Amino acid sequence: MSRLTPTARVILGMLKLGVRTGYDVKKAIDTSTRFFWSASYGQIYPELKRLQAAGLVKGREVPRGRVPRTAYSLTPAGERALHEWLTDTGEAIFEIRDEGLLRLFFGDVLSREEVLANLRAQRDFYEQVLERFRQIELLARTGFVEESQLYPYVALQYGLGFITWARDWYAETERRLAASEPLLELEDDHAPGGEGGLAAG
Amino acid sequence: MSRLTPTARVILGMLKLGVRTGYDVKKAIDTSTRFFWSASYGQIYPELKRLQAAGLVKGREVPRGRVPRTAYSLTPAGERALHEWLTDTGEAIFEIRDEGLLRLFFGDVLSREEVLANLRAQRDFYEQVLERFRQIELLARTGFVEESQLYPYVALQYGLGFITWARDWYAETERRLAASEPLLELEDDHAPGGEGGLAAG
DNA sequence: TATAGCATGTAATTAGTTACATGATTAA
DNA sequence: TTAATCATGTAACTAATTACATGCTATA
Repeated sequence: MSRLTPTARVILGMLKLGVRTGYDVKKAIDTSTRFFWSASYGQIYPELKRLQAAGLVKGREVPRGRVPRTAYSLTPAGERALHEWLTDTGEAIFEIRDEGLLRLFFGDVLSREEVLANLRAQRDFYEQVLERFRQIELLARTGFVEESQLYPYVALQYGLGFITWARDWYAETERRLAASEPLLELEDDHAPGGEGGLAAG
Repeated sequence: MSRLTPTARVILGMLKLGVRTGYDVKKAIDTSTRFFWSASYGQIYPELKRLQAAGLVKGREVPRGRVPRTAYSLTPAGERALHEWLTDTGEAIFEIRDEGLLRLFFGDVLSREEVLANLRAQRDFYEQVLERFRQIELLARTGFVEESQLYPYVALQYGLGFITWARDWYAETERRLAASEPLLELEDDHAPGGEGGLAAG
């Protein structure tokens, strides 16, 4: 049994959670996994067809008025494939593309003011993302979470925690550079705030 | 002037830091930006040729014995393009693909034991990455850092901080699930350790 | 009645990995 | 002398985005 493509993994999972149409899969992704697992229509629709051809999902025509529409659901084989993937603890994809961090990496090539501008831009970015996450959290608290839907909310907490950490790190780094304090403490831990810290067991 | 391709951005930066051959660009990436900006030979060599055709870099033949070898360096136009990119504070690429987090997201579909296994796998993963980062830090402290090469080390500190945060988050979440404590505290902050915390100004 | 949202899809393009192929040089 | 590293490259494939195209339905 060949491995699931990246996009197939979200799709099967979303179908399992009760999402039905390609359109709704896209919407569900955009309001939940988007920041760590995105997908576009150009992937989703063809992938649904491939999955159907492979026997992992089956589509049923459920037009709304005269608008054609296909509601997909998992076949027993699809359920198995999903469960197999979800319990496969070997080698998980973990990829990051962070242009702001790359710009910081090349900071030696820039003036102090230019680096400061980059740090500020990064902090602004995380500040805005944090705001969006808080909105989502409010919505989730009333909508998504209820009874059997706990883990999307747990993943959201991870996101909030990470974004908060990153924002604080940039704020602190910016502050130090602005105050001409050294950016590195060569033996301290790696916490941004300085007190308490994360590295402490 | 058309925008730089993603791979062109690291390449120009690395050339500016003194790296010369395609082979060395790859090596430099693998030992530094790899976790937030990677590239393969299949991208690097063709991209170097495109950059030369575009007049941003120039290659000089410097064979070692009878082994052909090309040493690249930035042209004035390349310097400008690099600086322009590094000081462009609008819209930076920020993408994450985190399969472990996606598995956690779909945790409602699994048994408690299966979720625990996933959490453990994640913690193990971050533990190992952390170990590697610490090795790199030791090397960097004696090698890379000196005088004009400060910021690669700053980026490394970011990496160490993030990995530490993530490891602690998974450890704490695992602990709670194992102890049947609630995974969510609906009004607390998002720190993993519970004490001090990151959200505190 | 107009606009926002529902719904599906494709073509062109861009980006990237993996596997393969080749062979010289240096250090153990 | 042999293994590791230096060094360059291409072909096939996989993955994904973006832009385009179409047209219905519900709601304000």
